[in-house]
Amino acid sequence: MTINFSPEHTDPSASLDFIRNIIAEDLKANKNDGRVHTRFPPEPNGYLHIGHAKSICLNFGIAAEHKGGLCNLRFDDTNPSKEDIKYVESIMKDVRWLGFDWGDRLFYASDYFDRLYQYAVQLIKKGKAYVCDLSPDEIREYRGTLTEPGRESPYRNRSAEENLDLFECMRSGEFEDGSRVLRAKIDMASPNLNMRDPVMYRILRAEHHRTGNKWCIYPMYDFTHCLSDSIEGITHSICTMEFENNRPLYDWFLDQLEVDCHPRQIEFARLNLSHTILSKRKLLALVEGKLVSGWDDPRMPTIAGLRRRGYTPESIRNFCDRIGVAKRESVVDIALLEHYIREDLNRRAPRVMAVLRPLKVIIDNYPEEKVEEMDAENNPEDPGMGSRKVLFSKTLYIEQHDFRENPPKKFFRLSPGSEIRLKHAYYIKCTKVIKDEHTGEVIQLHCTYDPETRGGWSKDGRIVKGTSHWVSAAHSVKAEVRLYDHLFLRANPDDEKDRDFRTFLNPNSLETLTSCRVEPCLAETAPGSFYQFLRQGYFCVDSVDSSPEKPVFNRTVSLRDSWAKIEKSRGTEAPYF
RNA sequence: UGGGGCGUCGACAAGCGGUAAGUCACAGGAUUUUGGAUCCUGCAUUCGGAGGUUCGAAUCCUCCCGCCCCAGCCA
Repeated sequence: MTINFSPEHTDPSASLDFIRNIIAEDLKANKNDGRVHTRFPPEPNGYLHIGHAKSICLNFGIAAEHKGGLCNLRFDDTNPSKEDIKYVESIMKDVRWLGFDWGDRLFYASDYFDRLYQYAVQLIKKGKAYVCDLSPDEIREYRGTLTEPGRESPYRNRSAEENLDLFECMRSGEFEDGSRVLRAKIDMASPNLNMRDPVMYRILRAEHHRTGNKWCIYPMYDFTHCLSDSIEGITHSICTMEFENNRPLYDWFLDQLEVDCHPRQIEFARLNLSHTILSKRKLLALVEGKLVSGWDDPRMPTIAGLRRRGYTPESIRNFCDRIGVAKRESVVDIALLEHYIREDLNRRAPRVMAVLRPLKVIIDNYPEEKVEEMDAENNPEDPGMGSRKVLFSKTLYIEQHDFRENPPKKFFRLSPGSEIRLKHAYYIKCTKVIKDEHTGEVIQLHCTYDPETRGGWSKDGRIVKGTSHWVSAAHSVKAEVRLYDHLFLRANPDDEKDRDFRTFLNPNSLETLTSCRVEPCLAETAPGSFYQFLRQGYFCVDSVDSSPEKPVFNRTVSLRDSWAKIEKSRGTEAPYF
């Protein structure tokens, strides 16, 4: 296990969440021989997202916090019509990437199909299950409603012998898909609809990604899950709130079958994140509607998307630890996620200069052919990361936003006549502004530099308030930069019932900049490596589209920007050309 | 309208009868060769509402209000 324990889970004085509290009590009461064994049970029918990360961190985290604690990875693969091997592969990759290890405990519910069948037979023999010939529509009718009890199926009182025979025929393929089901015989009048003779097995001729065509009947979730947990010796079966109504059924199967291991199911509230959606169905709609480039589009809240966006496993784990675990429905502010990636990258990302929207600057009093090597520290937060050389010359690029012809109050950057520091280089003063005669756009600046300020210090103690990043025109390379922003404009895109969530998509969630100039060393970096582009944000090399010939960077998250905040509150932001 | 669950700062979230932790966000200030980072400071007389019990209630009781989940041969 490579995870770092967060302080709140290792500090005994810190408060535990209600699940860890329950487990601590169980341990104190000597339940389960002192064992703690959890599991993460995804269905391989889609990609994992940050909501799953919460569950993964919870389950694997709890196991890691206890001596001898274990967490299994188990695929809940009981519905071959929706599942696929490609999802099991992506899920394993994502769990591993998040930093968790299931050791040799990789399981599949399909591993238990034979045993499950035997359990079903046992139930039939006990008179607790029966084969029902009702059609799906009839079953629904017989189930009753929220306020009215259901009616018993006419097939409910078949003999055990007949049921055994019929069930065997179901298995051997003698009946059509959907023509019969095996049902638990519980209580058609139960106020909990899950207890109104739930279906245990359905006939479904679909090739299973692991068992092939061995089966034409497949067990349902409720029957499978509790028994899979029991077979694996799970002590605490942690799931989300919508399964709370299923708990009596979970317990019923285990009680009826008198199994040795009866795990305790505990439900917690699933994660909701502001400015995005965490529903497999809706995420799929974005992918299929080509509203994003795929499951790993850097705007997607999927693990694959976050990874491509530049999020680190550490930041996601810290986030999951911080949001807590409770039963109340909530929406976590995405700013909290952004806080954790900034915190992690601030510590670890090498600083580098990149000009996203270049504005040419000529230093008039700098010799034509001269090139100087300037020392630049790689990370002021970590001197151990060393320094590098950055080349300075007569023709440079600075950021368009670092110049303002008519500077507003408190604008510390370059403007006609003002002086700023070029990071790691010299002080420069703007002497002349060249504009496009038709558009009025500022296209070039003429400046002078002070040779006495090499490295960015002046001996006379004169203070410049602004420091800009820059790049030498001749000693920089072109790059594409993708600026990502929130996927949705609304904090909660589904809170308006009559408006489709897609109407709140942020039209500016992706802005592609193609004429950026970056330090030459950035052309040669490995996919996924991350940097802080000085004064702008954290960026990573795109793992799909970047190449040394055409480097592509994704903005993971911007730096906090108090000047932008001031401008925004004043409404005086400058336009980009 | 049956059953189950949940309501504590803008967002999360502790609190478990002794007088509202923490984090993010936000707002000030210090500092700064990133308007970054860092560091200080401020930010719920009040816990969905109303009653009640108690010397004392977010915590216990009663009633009310609001939100979520359940009528798949999905999980």
